[in-house]
Amino acid sequence: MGAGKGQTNENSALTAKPGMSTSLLIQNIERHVHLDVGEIELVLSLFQPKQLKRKAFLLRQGEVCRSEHFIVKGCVKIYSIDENGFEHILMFGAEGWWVGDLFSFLTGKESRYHIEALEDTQLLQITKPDLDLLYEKVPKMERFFRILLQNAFIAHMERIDQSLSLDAAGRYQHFVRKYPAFGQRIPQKQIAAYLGITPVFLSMLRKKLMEG
Amino acid sequence: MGAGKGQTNENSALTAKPGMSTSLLIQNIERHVHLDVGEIELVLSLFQPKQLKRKAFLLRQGEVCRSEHFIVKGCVKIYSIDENGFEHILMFGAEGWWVGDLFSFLTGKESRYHIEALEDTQLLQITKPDLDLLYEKVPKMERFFRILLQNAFIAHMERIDQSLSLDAAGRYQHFVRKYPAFGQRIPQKQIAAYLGITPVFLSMLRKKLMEG
DNA sequence: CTAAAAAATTAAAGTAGTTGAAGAAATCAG
DNA sequence: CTGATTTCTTCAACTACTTTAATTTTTTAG
Repeated sequence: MGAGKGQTNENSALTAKPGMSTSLLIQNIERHVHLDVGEIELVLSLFQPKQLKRKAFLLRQGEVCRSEHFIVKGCVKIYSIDENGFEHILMFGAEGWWVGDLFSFLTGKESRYHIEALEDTQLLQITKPDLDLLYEKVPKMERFFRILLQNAFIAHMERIDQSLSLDAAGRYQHFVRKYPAFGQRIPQKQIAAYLGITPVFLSMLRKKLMEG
Repeated sequence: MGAGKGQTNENSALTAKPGMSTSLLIQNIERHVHLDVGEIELVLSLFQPKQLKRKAFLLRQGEVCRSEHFIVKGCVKIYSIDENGFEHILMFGAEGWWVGDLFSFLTGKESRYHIEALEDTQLLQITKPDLDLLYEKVPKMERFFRILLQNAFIAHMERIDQSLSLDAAGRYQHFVRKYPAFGQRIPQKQIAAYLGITPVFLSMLRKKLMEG
């Protein structure tokens, strides 16, 4: 999706029990729609686990995004690189979030984005044919993804509003308030690339905010 | 939705024949899902026509957004007003677009946005109870709105990417290329509020772009 | 644990975009 | 059609943010 998560705030502190990952997925889905046992089995059969080492790519600019991905553990960034080689981060994703490039996934066209692991990351992924199959067999999943998209859309609308309304200091403060975990977990350089400012300026801002 | 449109580029030049407005809605829906006669009737029965004079409000900051709206004719802006009284335009909508504040519509909470007509505007609107009823009776509509949301989400993702990647001149050029009709139709002041710059600076940019 | 690499800090000079103010042009309501 | 209002343009002074570059601190890989 490149989309965001179901609803809750931080599903951290997972130990690596087997079955753990799949149950996190089911929990995430059941936040919005109820599944019976058969449906759960079908869902689980259609998602494939995948591991990413830190700095490994889930998707590169120019490739087609063939799956949607649910993050079980770890953290990724979705970003573009402009003609001057600068990175611009569209979103981060951590435990419980869905990531991908929906445009490329749906149209089969080349993606403009990279998706890269910021930490060692475990995912569950579903291909487009399998997702279409899932929509057919379990129409409730159509509703689930509609709700997911609604939430993602709302979050992006908020972000656009902020990029228009707030200066860099305001955007930074909002970010750390909204995602306190990311504030710790993610290098400042990346946060700057998300906020649309230079790391140098972010460093200055933080100093001012500490003092003042 | 605050969402965007089905797919096409500009459904302009509508004359005001009766039935015209509803058929535009059905056309818009049938771009993505097929409806039979009974379903069309149900859809039509659930949407209420509404007229807005130029400068009239469809929604005000602080109100709850009780309907989603399909624009048949005319043009609106969705915007917030910051603590200094400045307007920030999240999106424009014209013929064939869906507008609303999805967050407020779904949660029942107060909206942070105003929606105001830039021209005399005709809409078709559906309330939340009626939309839920429609999802029940015509599950295909669940799919239709999922697709609509996907497109809207993708468009917003692109806009975020641009706000990070491009300077004001680049954003302006992209805007006029992507929405040539709006370039004509909408006052520069409003375009500036959409791009996140002052009207003064936009005027300077346009001059430079004409010359150079 | 250690060397090497990446990230964060600081400072000074430069640039993209803002502010305020004033006049010209376009649009609107009656 | 006309006066009133809103929008657009231009200019000069100003501010938020960038750039470059040097130094320090933190993180990483082996």
